Amino acid sequence: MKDVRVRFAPSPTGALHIGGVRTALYNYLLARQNNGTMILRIEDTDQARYVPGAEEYILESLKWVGITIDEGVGVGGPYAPYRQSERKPMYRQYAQKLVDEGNAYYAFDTEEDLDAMKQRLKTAGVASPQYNSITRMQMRNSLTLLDDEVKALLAAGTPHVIRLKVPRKEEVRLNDMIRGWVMVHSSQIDDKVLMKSDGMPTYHLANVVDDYLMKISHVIRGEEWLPSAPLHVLLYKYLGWEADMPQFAHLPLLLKPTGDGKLSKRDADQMGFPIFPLDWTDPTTGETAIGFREAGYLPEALVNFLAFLGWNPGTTQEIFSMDDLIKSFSVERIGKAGTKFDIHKAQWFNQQYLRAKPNEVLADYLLESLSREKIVCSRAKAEKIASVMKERATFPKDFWEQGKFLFFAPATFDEAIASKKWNEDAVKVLGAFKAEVSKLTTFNAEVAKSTLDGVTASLGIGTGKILQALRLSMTGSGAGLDLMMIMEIIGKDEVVSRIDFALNKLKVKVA
RNA sequence: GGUCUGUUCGUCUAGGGGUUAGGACACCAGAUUUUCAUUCUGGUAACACGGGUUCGAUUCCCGUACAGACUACCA
Repeated sequence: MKDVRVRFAPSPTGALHIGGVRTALYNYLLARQNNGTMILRIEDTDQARYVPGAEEYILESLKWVGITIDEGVGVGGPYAPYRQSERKPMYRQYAQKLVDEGNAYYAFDTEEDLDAMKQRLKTAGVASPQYNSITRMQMRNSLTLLDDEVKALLAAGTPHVIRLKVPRKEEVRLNDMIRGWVMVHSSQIDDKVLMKSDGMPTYHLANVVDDYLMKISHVIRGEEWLPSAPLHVLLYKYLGWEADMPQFAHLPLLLKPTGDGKLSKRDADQMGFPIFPLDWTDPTTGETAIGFREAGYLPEALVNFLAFLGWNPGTTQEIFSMDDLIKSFSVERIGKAGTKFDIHKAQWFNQQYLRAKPNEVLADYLLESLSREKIVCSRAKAEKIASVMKERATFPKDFWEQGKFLFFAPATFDEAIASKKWNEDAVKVLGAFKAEVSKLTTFNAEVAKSTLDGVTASLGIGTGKILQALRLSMTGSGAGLDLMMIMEIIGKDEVVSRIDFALNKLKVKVA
């Protein structure tokens, strides 16, 4: 088997879509598994769509998820440059070769000419007008013009493109690793532009030329490329590179979570989940989008989640580190059908990975939030909080957001809980409990429990009946972590003062 | 419209000519926790439809429906 060399080849036209991250991941896994080479090539042949900062964004995104590049933009390599705009001079000769050998031709048609042609065909009843083996004979190109005319036009620097001369009748077939044999009749392919009038190649030419020159062994890309894959096969053939043609694998698309269609930024905005790996601000529109990183997703979790969108190991194992994925991945086990994007599953993975972190790391998350809020907290205390909260957290920010009451006494109380659980028994118990607690010299969860039990026993009231009321006085709501642990963490004095406050604030409602 | 691709629980999927069609997420219920959550146990829930081939089809073939992608001098 020849050396595995794969490439991820995004266009710097904006933030990297999450589907692109998955494509990069699959390429990366195949490369690592086979001791191959992962290449990053930037396909920036469309100057009009170039967005400043997009390339840096792509680089940073890949770095964040843990995809390392062996060769390409940012790292260099034997086939540099890896930015297509910088490779511009290399493409012309291949287009020229195609022209010289009769497989491509110059076309001088203006935009108006093309519009007129399409219009004419439409009125003649042709559903989808194409520049193809039939219509090209009515257009202004080197097939219809006299040689001298063509020479003169070229010499005069007349704007022109180079088009592929697609054969009239030919079955073009390719063996896709995921879909098997795909056959398309050449009459369905139009004479695609290979070189644009600005001297830049189109995707089709640049892609094939670069893949050949960079000795790419496998092309793993999105399914949206499947319809043009036969065209690429044709190019390999005419360029004489058939023997070196890479293996193709067209990945199923990532779909909207509900309904149908390709996953888009709109869906993400509407449903409140990220679709880009990192925060992104569009430099021209100023539009912003939240990233998985900033939303609190761990890169390991995102990678695991993404890997399972379209691929599975065939076992019941679900938690896979990058190394596990490298060992288990196989293109053969990639599915064919489009995949709906379910953020719940991503959250579940995140939770799994978060829980597996050592308490010190979890404490760091909390400490980080606290320092942003300018709250002082000892490392020991933070670790204690982290250890008791880890089972309920999905994101690093949860330690702070769900644990705020450990640092701030409640100012208001949940109405629903108050009306249900705040009764005379509760008031009686809390009053007595408060008095007992203030007398204590040592205070922790265990002492709190025994003290409370003592109070309820002497009053003849079931402890369970008043627990929610006590919780309400501590947190302001009916939720939170273990109540005794809450009291231990906030300490004796705070317990007393919170009960005091609740007693005062909620007293009226009892009567 | 045309071309290409696809279709197993709500979602991600396993499976494959004879299975009680398996797992995970989500959801629901019970147990535990005299509190919240966790955890545990259980439950609801799927082979798009119609023809063939076959003793037998969810699995193979053909149609239909539905969905998606593509149909630019964008990638």
